[in-house]
Amino acid sequence: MLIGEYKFLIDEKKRLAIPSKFRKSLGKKVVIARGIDNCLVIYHLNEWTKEAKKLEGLNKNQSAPRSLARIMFSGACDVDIDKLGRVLIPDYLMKYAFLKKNAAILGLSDRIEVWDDEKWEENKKKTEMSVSDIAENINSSGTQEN
Amino acid sequence: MLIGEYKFLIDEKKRLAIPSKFRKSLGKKVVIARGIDNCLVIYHLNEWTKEAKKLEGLNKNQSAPRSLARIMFSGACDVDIDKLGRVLIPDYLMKYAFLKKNAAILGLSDRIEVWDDEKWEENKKKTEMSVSDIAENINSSGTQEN
DNA sequence: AAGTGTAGTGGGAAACTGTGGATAAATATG
DNA sequence: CATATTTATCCACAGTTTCCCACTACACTT
Repeated sequence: MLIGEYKFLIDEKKRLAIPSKFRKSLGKKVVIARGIDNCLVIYHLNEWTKEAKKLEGLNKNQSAPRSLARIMFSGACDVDIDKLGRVLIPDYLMKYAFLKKNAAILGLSDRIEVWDDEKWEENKKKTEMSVSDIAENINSSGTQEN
Repeated sequence: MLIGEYKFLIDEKKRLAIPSKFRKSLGKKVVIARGIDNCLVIYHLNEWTKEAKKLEGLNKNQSAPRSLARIMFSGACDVDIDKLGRVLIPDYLMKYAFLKKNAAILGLSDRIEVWDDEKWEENKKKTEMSVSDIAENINSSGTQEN
């Protein structure tokens, strides 16, 4: 079960430890990809395959879906988890997510997100303040009403 | 049945005892999550699974539902209950619920809430004084009218 | 009243995990 | 082809977490 918040450091070699609780669920190989809101997403190989299917199903004749597929596939990258449970984060993804030294790692049930700590704390604070408002504005079908 | 109010201490290692009356109903593994009004919620694994299903059903393309899922999943954490019936509370949840040493534990039928004792007493005092007023503003279908 | 059991609290020792660095392999450069 | 630079693999330390046991207090029994 991938849930929880962890604060880890990225070292000078751009290595980031995966929380030990997550390692069994993720296996030895994972895919790191761009996420929404300037974070990174780490998928189990199977989960990534699902995401990839969705992207492949988009209508390539329209500009927006085409761009989305392009940016997601080109931004993704499959990496091995080393013996100590760390992954190597490519430069272009470090930049995309504004990652420096302090990272926040979030378990989101079927995936993991990696944020620059500062950005996450900011985002979290905002969201925490309005959780009840948000919850009230989401109807039973799971879509936002205003 | 999870009902009643208990006052327990959280020790220096952030361990909190689950009232012995609740232990059989909760099983060996539980999930601790953010609750509304800055308290924590402890779920039986099955109850949590229900909650998680709801969150997974949200439309992740929209910003507000995405934030909600993020804050709920990252704020949760699955823990084992140790042999003496205690759970370990992660730092970020201690902070979220303003927990210090004295905690109030509430049984709410299908779940447990954990409050900082001071906050709970304050909240309780307010609510006790106006139970009848509050009740009058809730209609038969359980929703608030103003 | 003494004994027995259970429950809440505290602490010590062992195991684990995050982090930094050292060494070896691979790739690039002149 | 040799050297330099990057990339990957391995190891060591320290702090935390986890596991286990001791103590005290209260309730209930005999």
